[in-house]
Amino acid sequence: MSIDNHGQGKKINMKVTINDVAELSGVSMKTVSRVINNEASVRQATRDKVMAAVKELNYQPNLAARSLAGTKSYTIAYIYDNPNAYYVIDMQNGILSECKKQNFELVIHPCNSKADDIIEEITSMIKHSRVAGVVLTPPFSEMPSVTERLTDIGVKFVRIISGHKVPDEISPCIMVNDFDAAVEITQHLIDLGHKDIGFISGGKEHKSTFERIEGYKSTLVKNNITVQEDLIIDGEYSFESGVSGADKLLQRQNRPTAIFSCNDEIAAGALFASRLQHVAIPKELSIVGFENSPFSRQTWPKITTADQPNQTIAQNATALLINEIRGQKTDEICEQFTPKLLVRDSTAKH
Amino acid sequence: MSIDNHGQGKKINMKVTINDVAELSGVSMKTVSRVINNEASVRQATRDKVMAAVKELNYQPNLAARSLAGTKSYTIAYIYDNPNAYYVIDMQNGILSECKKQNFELVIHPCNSKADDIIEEITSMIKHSRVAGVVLTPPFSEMPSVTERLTDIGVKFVRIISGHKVPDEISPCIMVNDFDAAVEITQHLIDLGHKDIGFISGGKEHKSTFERIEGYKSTLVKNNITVQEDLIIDGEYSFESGVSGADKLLQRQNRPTAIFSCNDEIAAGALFASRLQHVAIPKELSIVGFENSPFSRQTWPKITTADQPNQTIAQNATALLINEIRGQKTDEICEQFTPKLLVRDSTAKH
DNA sequence: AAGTTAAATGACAGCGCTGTCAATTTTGTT
DNA sequence: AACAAAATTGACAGCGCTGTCATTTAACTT
Repeated sequence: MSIDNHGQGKKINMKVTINDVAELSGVSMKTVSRVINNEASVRQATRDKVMAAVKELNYQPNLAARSLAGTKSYTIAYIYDNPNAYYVIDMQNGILSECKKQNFELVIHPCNSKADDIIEEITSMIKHSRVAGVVLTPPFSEMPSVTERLTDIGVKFVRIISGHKVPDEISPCIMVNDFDAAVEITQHLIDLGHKDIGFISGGKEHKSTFERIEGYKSTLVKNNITVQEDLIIDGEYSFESGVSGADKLLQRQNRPTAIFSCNDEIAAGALFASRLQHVAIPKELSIVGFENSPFSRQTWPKITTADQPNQTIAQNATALLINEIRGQKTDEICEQFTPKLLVRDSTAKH
Repeated sequence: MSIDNHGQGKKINMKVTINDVAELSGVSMKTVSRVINNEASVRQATRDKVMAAVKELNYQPNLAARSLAGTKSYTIAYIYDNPNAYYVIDMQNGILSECKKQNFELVIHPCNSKADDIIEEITSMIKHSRVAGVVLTPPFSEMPSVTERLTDIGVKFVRIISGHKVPDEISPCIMVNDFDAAVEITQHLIDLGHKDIGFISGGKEHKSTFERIEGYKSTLVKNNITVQEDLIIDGEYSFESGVSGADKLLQRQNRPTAIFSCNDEIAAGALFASRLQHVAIPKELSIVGFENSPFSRQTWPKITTADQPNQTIAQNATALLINEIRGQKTDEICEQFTPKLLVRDSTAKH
């Protein structure tokens, strides 16, 4: 700053430093620093004064300087290996919006979770970029080799996992309550009069698959409907899997009247296979998906699904992670999200 | 460094600074800095000495310090606003791999290209993150307001655009030759015996739409087939658009025997609509897409398309951009990619 | 061989911020 | 009201690197 504007009264687009803010608000640089970083031990009145100056000058901290000077790091990483691009983008956008709010930087690191040296690769990336914390989604969030290494090198992390009870205390986590969501979906189908409900599962390497199956089964039981194991088809989280799974179910003499697909891609595949066999949706067969990904909207009819708010999940996960990095104690280090039934056009009364 | 390793002979995982390298190689820090940054005016012998020391110590420059001290920036940004998550992820991965190779950092910035203050938002992000250059994809690469602002504030950029001739000299660019690719696709259909070829277009805000239409039309003409304007349906780059476009085409008395869809989502929609109307693919109707996105593989039958190697495109674009930032003169600042026909199962002889 | 010019190298300050620790103010206690 | 303890704030050094500019060394010239 410190450049005169020739009385124009408008701010010149100049570099604003922490020092400018300190002078304007009449405190020391260090105090401004404290306010910026949300540290305790700053009187509310002081905080307000500083914030006002920050706003007036439109001050934005220099990330490089902060990172150089501090022992702390203000960088987090998002490690991903997921063929589902929609999921990754949603996550990324959610993480990014929290980072922006909290003045953190994000390093994104695409990689192959099945590579031999994945642990070393992650470690090296963390050292190089001075990463303070990592957002972990499946499959990484469910790999002990990853979480153990992160613990060893003292890097915080937050896990987004499928489940409905806190798994342990090693890190904050967000649980996606696939069980309850599956219960709601199954109950929806039962309420529509369906009794023979097929199930096409996701891959066995995903915990979500099991949670969703259990939700489905327990709801049948609760409604006094016998679980027919041969109505449960092993699958993968893919379109092709939906096609072949639905084919199997539709070839039976006693066709199910509804299909619970473990995600929207499977559901889209099931929808496709049904069309091929001239089975009218939803008249002759109801189909539900899971996730509310664009897949569920890019079909006709649009697919009834469970809305999983990935972007919000990612944002909250990031908030938990940053809290942890800052060493701020919070009551809850785990949060739970339950995807909500979203009724669209692929389900109907039987 | 400077921590004794108790004679183990192994390197401890310690912070190695430029000073360590300087001492080991017997030159000044500044000279090491010159070598690291590939500056001229360093004798080859000196350069070798330094490089040896760098290697021995496994030195990696501290990005924050470099950015703080220098006037130069080693950060580039990828600005995106694209509903097609697959495209974004491919781009991002390509950009990232070149960044890693060249020791640059990447800032990703999702935003809304139609927001009122988008220009100011981008400007502010660039200042804040000290961005040296930007990778621009459609629609940003085709927005003069964006390229002009970037020029004004002296930030380099590279554009990825649809076209087959160099548009201007304002920046390096990668052209995706949609015209020639559309020619190849259309010729493929003609070679299969098709004469009545429908066309479902993408959005009018995309230059690619026009390039693809022109390639289609000119190939018909070259083969002495009359262009029927009413076979060309205005659409958007979406599944729904494919459904409704195909519906229109299939309602005609003289149905086309093939449909050229402006991208794979449209093609998937057209495929779906055809199924609904019991039109067998590819027996009664051939359908082609464009882009080779996962959409084209998640259908049955799999869709014939044009393979657009987005990740490679992104990587080359990034290389051009970094060259430009480094001020290195290269003969060619523009490159061209022509998507290649990829014959799958949705096209057949008529 | 001495003088001139160009190339290569180094000394040092300082980028904008935070950690440390000391100084100051506020709060609580008797 | 006087003192102790706790909460708040500030002074200053220095993070690891690069820009500037002075200095040294090599490469030509005549």
